[in-house]
Amino acid sequence: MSPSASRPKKALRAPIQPRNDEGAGRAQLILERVFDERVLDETEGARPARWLRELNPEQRAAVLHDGPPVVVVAGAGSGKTKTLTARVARLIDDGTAPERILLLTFTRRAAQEMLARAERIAGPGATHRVWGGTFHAVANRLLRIYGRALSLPPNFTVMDASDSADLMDFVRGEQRRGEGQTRFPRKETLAAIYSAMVNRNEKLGRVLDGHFPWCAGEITGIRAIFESYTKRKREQVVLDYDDLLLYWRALTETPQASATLTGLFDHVLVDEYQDTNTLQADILEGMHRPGAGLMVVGDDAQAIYSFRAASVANILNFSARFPGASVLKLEHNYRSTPPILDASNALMEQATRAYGKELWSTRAGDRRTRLVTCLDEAQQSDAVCRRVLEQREEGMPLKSQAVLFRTGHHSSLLEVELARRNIPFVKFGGLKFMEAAHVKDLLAFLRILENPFDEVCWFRVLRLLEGIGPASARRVMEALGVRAGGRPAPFGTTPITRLDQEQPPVPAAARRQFDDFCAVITDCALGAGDAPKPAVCIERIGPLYKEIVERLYDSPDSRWADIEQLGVIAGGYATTERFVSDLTLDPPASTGDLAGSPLLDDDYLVLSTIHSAKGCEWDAVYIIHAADGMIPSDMALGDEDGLDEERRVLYVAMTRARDVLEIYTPLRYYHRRTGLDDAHGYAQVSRFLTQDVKELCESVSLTDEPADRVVQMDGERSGVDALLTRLWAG
DNA sequence: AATATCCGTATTTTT
DNA sequence: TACGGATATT
Repeated sequence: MSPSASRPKKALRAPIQPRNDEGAGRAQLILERVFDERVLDETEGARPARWLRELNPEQRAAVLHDGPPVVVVAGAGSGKTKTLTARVARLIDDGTAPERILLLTFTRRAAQEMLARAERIAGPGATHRVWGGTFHAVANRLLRIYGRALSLPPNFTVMDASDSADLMDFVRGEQRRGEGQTRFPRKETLAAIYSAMVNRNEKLGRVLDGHFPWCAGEITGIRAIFESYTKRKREQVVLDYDDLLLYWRALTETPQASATLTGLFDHVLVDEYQDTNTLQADILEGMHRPGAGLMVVGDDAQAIYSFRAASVANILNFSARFPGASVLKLEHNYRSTPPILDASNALMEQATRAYGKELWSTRAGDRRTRLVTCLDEAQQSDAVCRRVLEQREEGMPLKSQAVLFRTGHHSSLLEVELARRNIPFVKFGGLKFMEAAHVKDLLAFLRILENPFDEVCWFRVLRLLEGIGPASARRVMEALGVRAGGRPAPFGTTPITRLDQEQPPVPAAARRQFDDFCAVITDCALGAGDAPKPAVCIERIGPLYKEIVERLYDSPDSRWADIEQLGVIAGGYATTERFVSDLTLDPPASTGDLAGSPLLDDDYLVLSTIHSAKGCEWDAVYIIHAADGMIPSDMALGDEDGLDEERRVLYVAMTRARDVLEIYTPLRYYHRRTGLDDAHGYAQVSRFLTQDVKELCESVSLTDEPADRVVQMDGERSGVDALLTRLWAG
């Protein structure tokens, strides 16, 4: 904020720097000497820790800050993570008990990485007892301990977004909505409306008008479904993602629990604060005890989760919510070269920023961002592959290169091309492993064991059995008393014990497999001691489920391989409860997570959605599909806010790059790839790449290079081949 | 009542 | 694409 004398803004942004880093290196030395003196001055006799010396004055201020709540506005690549980890280490070093520190992050992975780094500073085992994780994961943990204050039993189960959509659907079927003439919102839409309503803390009518206007006419039916949905959840002792936060907030508002909660932590730290919503801000306020430490870190220019009701207002209005809060800024970018940063800054010039800040770099490097226009997607894939290999030849491992894109499927043709050229890669984001039908099936089996009153799981599992459809499934559930709710059934029986006693009615055709099913379930539930291990359960369910997979799904082999993989993962868990809740709160993030480690030993290229790339950095970054309609997504063209967010998405992508940044735009898109025709449309270069931005970049066009014609044909053919392969490989 | 088949359609981003 | 939903068949 205050312009410091040592800030070498203009001087070091000179376009041409010696490649050997000499100039920047010397400046760094001088700066470090300044820090050294300050460490010695301010800590008065205390040993100047080595890690403190590596921080710049602003970072140090954040690390050493004591007193009122503070918001750290940290630009991209400004050492945000470094600062947070150093602060955790410093707090522990100063005598704060680790278990009295709460570190809230955006993903569980981020928490683990940060704590591992803090441990390297603070010493082995020091960070082990720190509370770290996402809001949702921490809520899960707290509610299992203190939930009783809200009469929430500790053995509740958590359901993910698609589970709640399934429950919506179950209720909708029961109420016979959608059978009339007017079309009624589908289950995903219902779940989305519900979630938006909760996270924005807005009335149903307002949410419908504002975000789902085409559903506004069905408000009565929607309300009825929500009512029943909520009731069902309560009866079954199931919490959805939103409930985790709602209950946590409620807990902070409960007189007897409130004091306990605010007394739990001496220091709360929150990462990626720009992507939290008002509900989460409420929670933070509810957890805050006057005098205790609170630090939130974020960058309003990187807010890209408003679709999840995240609100930039949280970070912008931090001082309003926590009066007396101070604001610190980190504006020195250590990541990117000046040309990359200049282009990124130019992009953000288009938006009005509330926390005015200008990032500056002291890195060496004069390579301009390349803006590449391609004929079509095939040429784009081909060009990216070649550049990746070229960089590798120059000594940049695949691992430090990444291809980024707006949506999960934007990489599909590239994946084909990479496979064809034997370039190994790992893809983050857009992976829907947990969404796959067979994975959900197996989890439903396990969750019945965990919570025998879970209607959605029973409904799902029963219908898998041969000869049982919706009608029979509902009848069986009736007979077992699944609907009895969370109330203890007479004589401690559950639907599972009754499975053995009641002989529920099923059609003759279903008899055999239903009996198998009963045997397996009772075996898992009763025959394996108190807490059946998840791996054991999966093994027992195996034969029955294999039969089901082979009957019901295509490509049963690859699906079965997934199930076996799940069995391996389950081997690491002692209880089914832990396994299931871990999987719903922290699903595997990449294809690599699933395949286990063998792939990770190798060098591999990273493919990632821009959202999943948040917080990461690479030497070389290739952004593909930078065409209007992709970035910005044409879903977001409606309003100004949506457009602003899309711009920030591109900004996040650009600022991931250290040395090399290339942005690709295919100009021609084929609509129907299955047909023999070549119906196509023409795209425009993304509207965000304005003249101002272009002037700071090097523009390249591959559209009329005759030499590339051959290569492009090659690329196109490979796309066709992939298509054919898919046809006969099933 | 369950299952097979066909057709149309919509499709971000994630805890 | 792949999935959901509607219709036809067993």
